[in-house]
Amino acid sequence: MPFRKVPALTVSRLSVYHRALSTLPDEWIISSEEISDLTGYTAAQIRRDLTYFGQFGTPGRGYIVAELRQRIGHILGIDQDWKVALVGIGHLGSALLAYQGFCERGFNIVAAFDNDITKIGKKWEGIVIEDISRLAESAVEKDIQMGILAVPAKAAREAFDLAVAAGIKAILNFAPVRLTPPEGIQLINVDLAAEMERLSFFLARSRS
Amino acid sequence: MPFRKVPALTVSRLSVYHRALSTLPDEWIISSEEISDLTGYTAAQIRRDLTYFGQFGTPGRGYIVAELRQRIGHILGIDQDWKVALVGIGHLGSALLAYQGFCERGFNIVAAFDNDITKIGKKWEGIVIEDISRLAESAVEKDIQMGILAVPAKAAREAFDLAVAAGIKAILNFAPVRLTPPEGIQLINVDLAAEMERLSFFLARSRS
DNA sequence: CGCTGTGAAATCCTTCACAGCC
DNA sequence: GGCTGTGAAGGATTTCACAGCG
Repeated sequence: MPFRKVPALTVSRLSVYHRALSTLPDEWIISSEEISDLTGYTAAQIRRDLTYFGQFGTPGRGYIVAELRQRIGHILGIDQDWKVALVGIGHLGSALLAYQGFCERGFNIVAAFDNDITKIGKKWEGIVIEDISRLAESAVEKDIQMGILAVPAKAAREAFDLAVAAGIKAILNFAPVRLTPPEGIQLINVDLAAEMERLSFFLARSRS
Repeated sequence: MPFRKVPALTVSRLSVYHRALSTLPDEWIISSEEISDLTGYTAAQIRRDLTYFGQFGTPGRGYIVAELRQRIGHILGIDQDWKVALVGIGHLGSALLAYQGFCERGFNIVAAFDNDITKIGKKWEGIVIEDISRLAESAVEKDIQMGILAVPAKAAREAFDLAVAAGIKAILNFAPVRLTPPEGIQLINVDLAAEMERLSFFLARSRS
């Protein structure tokens, strides 16, 4: 139930602001100009992004680091921990399991699923891999709120449907397929091949 | 030297169109409406995206699949193979090394670098890991055009500078740090924690 | 005086709607 | 008749510029 319409990119930038603020002492006071230097976004952009969520600073002074950081954290929902299910324990999946960056920011992978019988029951990074058919059951049991799909393209649709059926409402998908989320489900796609293709587009262009 | 200004998102969508076309027989003729069904983008959007690059179809008929696919592939620069250096062979790096999706789309990781002495000289996925100090030398030797940075945040700036010094002009960065590319260098950031935070933003909002 | 917060302008991107060709 | 390619309209996002407060 969003109170105000927030541009999609604003949210990504909030993450960047938050990380920049994490490097600074709590009691410092910082201006939008200084955040600009730290993040590369313009000062006007930063101030505008913040207006979607209320008032944050003191005119003539700036923003108190601790307060701004805390409030952005609250907006992003990272002042709490989230429980995440990882589906697909191939190369990418196991890398994500081991990736400390998620844990640091409050995303705890508490369950892992695969359909490969040779993997099920094995322990990776302290987590026992379960059969994907147990997703719904396990998700409820463990109170899981988010899912990461790191399965092959062919399996993505089915994994997605299982996750939705399991009551998971926020899903990060690495498979290069189009999934159509039902109402109320947040789906974010990370398409690595497409990112590489943006690079090759650039190279191909600058050559001609 | 872009001939026309192309919106950033248009390029990502071209990747999607190309992949959709890859599933269809060469000789089929397809309308923008049908591509829309396949990709989820509107027909008008698809036609508009194509106008940035010239004429592609036949009014009253549609697009010849093979021709459209080939021409989009050429625009994206994926009608040729690219040689890629991977920097940072941690969890994510080794997953990317093993990831077949890149190879399939013409991105060949031909060299891998790390600064961990225990990894250097070892072979992963058929590639011998080299000392990062050899990046410039090796990049020239192997005619490498792209780089992927999968290093920790602290090491990202240095790895980036080394890659640029090695003449690499297109870089995909997974480290959550701001890098400022010099003129003529294409930098794309993939920020996984920020993507997760977009999800938690959504969950936190829909709760209140 | 310095800096935030924000109307208003400018820019960028998407959608509409249809002329023109097959 | 059907569908592309594209001006023009519409919408969204970013930037400008400054009122107003500390």
